[in-house]
Amino acid sequence: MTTPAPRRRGPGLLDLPSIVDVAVGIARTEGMAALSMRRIADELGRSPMALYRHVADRQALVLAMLDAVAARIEIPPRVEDPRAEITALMHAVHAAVEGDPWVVPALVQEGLASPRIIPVVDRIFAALGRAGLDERAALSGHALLWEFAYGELLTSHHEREDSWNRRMIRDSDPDEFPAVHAVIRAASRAPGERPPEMFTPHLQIVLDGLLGPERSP
Amino acid sequence: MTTPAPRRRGPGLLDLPSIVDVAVGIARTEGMAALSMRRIADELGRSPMALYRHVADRQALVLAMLDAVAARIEIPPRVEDPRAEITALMHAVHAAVEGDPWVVPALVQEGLASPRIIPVVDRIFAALGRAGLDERAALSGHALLWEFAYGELLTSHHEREDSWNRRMIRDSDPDEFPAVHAVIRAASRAPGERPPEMFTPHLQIVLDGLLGPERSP
DNA sequence: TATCACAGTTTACGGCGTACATTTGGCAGG
DNA sequence: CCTGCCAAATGTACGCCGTAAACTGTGATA
Repeated sequence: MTTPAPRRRGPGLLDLPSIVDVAVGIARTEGMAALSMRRIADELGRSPMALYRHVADRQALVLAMLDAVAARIEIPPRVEDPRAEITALMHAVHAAVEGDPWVVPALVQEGLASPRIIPVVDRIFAALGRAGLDERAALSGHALLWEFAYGELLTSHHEREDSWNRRMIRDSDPDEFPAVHAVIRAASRAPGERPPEMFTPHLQIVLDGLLGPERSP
Repeated sequence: MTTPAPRRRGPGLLDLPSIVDVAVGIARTEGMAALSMRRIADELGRSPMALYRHVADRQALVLAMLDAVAARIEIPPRVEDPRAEITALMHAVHAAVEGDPWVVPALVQEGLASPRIIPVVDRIFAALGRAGLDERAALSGHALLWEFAYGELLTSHHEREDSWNRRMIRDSDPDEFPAVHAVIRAASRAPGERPPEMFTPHLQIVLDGLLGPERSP
């Protein structure tokens, strides 16, 4: 009654992690739309149906991909100050997800299901409590933090190339919409210039609203 | 050289608005995954290829659907106070989208492209300026507002039924994650009870962070 | 040596978006 | 009234997709 030893057809045995690895690679470089069971199987040198030994169906695979991303979260050391604590936690989540824009469509389809984020949630709740929020306010504030994280991810995903702003300035009449043109012109970037990082300052603004503005020392 | 009169095969002439109408109906009741060219054609009593007379391809159709939603935004009368102005505008957007959860996956796939929101954007920029933000801060704040709106839409979309929280409380160890359990238990709702509306209070929190906390009168 | 369990393959089905070629039917010009 | 035109709509077909079902080969065990 030993565990059955490997039997191979292709170069090595198939297993879930390697399938997820390949899937994440495809999604990262070519987007979620290019991800198909057949494509993954090709990449692994197997027949498409081979994947189904290790994964129930496509949805389960996507959940496993999201779980793999969640596993990358490096949980930061605990600090007492609520604002610093939440900032560190949110940055850890953000860092795990950054560079994988496919997470957005995947999350939309499947929802956030990985239990791996429970430790993060627990510490956010605790920090909100320390900051003086009661349970209902903590739940609400916690939801707001995730709403912000989702939204930032989604818009930064879209902002990639053909920015929004550019189309807007082209399409609209400066006389009719002067504020748009004033702002866009003032903030326009040289071509090729990186868009400014928004996550950090925006998180601070949300925390200002949630915890009260930061005291200046 | 008069305009050619209608010629019909089915009950009436096909045009873009009626196609979009049917598509939105399907997406609303059965979700974006159930939306297919063939399905729409069925509903209209036409052959699938008939749609391509009026719409370039599926992506163009989705963009037209999003544009139809944007057209529903009822732009509110202008008010001087920036906070009230932004609140009214964001609520108008929110109201237009509420009840159409398919907008989330559609937006994720296609991005926000409709020029119909330009008037809203213009007035948000103007209000942020009135509140004392310079152009760069206005652009950033504006982005934050949309991030929040997207995120709220996305999470409320998911929150529909099998809430997150329930799974979380089941899956996690109360001793290991006490804050989670304390918060969830304190905020648990009776079965069937509506989840509380989050948009309004969360928007106010974001505005607190963005404009400074509301003064008490 | 015979049997079994299991990894992987083959084949097939129904549904998708849509390219391409064809038919239809109402109107304008004769 | 007839005729020819042409936009609207159709029919057919192709290459994708996810995956159900049946089959095959192989190493371990009895």
